[in-house]
Amino acid sequence: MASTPNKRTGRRIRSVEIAFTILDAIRANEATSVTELADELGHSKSTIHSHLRTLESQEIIVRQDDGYRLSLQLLDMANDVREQVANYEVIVDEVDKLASETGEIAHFGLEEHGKVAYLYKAMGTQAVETVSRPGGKQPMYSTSLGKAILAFLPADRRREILEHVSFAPKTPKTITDPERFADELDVITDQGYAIDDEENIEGLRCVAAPVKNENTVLGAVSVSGPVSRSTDEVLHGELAESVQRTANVIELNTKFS
Amino acid sequence: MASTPNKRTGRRIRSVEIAFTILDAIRANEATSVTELADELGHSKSTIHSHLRTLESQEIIVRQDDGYRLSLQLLDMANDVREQVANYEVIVDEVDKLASETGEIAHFGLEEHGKVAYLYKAMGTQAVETVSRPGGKQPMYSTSLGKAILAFLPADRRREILEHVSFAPKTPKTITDPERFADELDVITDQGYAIDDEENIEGLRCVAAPVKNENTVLGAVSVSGPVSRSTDEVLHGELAESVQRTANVIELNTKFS
DNA sequence: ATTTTGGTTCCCTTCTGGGGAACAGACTTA
DNA sequence: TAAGTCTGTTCCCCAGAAGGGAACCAAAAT
Repeated sequence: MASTPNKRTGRRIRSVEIAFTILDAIRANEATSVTELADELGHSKSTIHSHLRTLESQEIIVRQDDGYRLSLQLLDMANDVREQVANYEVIVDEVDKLASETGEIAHFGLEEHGKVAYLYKAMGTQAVETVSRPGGKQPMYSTSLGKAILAFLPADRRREILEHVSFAPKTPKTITDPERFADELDVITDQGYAIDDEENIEGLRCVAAPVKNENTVLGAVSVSGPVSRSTDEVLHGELAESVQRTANVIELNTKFS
Repeated sequence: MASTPNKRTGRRIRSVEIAFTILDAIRANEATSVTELADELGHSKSTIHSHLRTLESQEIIVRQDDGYRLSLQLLDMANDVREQVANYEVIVDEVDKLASETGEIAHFGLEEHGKVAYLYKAMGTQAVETVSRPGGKQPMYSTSLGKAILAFLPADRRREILEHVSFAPKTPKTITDPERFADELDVITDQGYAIDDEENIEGLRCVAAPVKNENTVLGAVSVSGPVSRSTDEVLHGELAESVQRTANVIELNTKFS
């Protein structure tokens, strides 16, 4: 368990960083040709050129018309990502069930680099539209998923994440005071689930429960609904119960790791 | 239309290549820790170390227990990949329809780096299991998708791909003679669809039709079924008709690019 | 025919980044 | 508890990698 030394130390490799900057620009469609990329990123055309050639030979990008786009190999890598997460199939099944039971949006998310990343999302029949998508990231302090994970993470890991976090308000209701946030986590640890009361997106309330594994946390499950339907009673009542039950099932089905 | 100069020329950036080698090893779970990677890839521990740090700071990989795994950011990139392909939603809808109409497996694939890459896959009710998955690659010469694409690609692009291909038999029925393959392409161009008669996987026959766009080909749609159900009559009859109809709908719905 | 635009190549120079070796923790074994 | 082993980390060195500038081309635009 060598999880402590996570500080941003050690040497970086410049050309690799440049390569990923280029990928990012292509991915966001900010620039797709040699000259555009050179202008956008402030590198010489020759530099961009050799990088593009390298990425192309690795089959990461592909020539299309007069520019480049990401190659489908990334879809393949995405498959591998899912396989590397313990028990992806079970998660899909259970989150689907949760969404159809509640009719709302259900998510599974896990902690990465101090943020919550969505692994899977299922829409219930009356689910509101959200912009979340698998792979997307949100702050931990303003989401039910993040808070549920934080509350049950081993103390040292939690401390480390909190040290690096800067509390920026996402809505007027976002908790930005570290003291108050610590209290909130205590409440969550006690009651076993976390609430997001329009702290991340206005008009949206969520409940989340952690999926634990031995002494750590694999991730969390949540349900999100519009304020109109999500009264305190519903949130703390049936929804809290549902997410906890789902989290439990996933826990039990997680054999190894 | 600067598609001709595609030869493997130009300078590569060594450290970027190393970075992707490392990613590949992590992705395949061949090695996940510094020492393992160093041994596996024949680099010094310090080299691997700084690469891992770089990839981690780019949030491409993530520490897990005593090793590394791919981060969920790759799922996010996969979303972007799909968005960069013209008309992904239409393709999904139509391929789904095709699969449920025929009951078999339906695919959409496109050409990348001289191979066919699957973009999307839908399973009909009686579909046989195949190992294909989105992002996966297959040779062009042994698949119906690949042949359909090749047959309708502009002559210069086709020539260029064929120059770099080496015909390796995937099954006893794979066409490996360039002459015969050229004839096959002519037939396909005439009849408007391509057949794979157990040329890629034994026991599996497929039909595919190209999705054209202006003077080039976006990709192709296919249906695959077991030999038992896929008689010549069925293949050349209703299935050929179905894939062509689907391809047509997708074509018509492709506004720009 | 001339200009412009974007991609490619070449060369030069710097400083990056790969490797070796030493170091430091964590865990094992005696 | 001490010696031994196995990681990951840091430090340093110097060969050569890689970024940049400029020239060079090809194609498109005027």
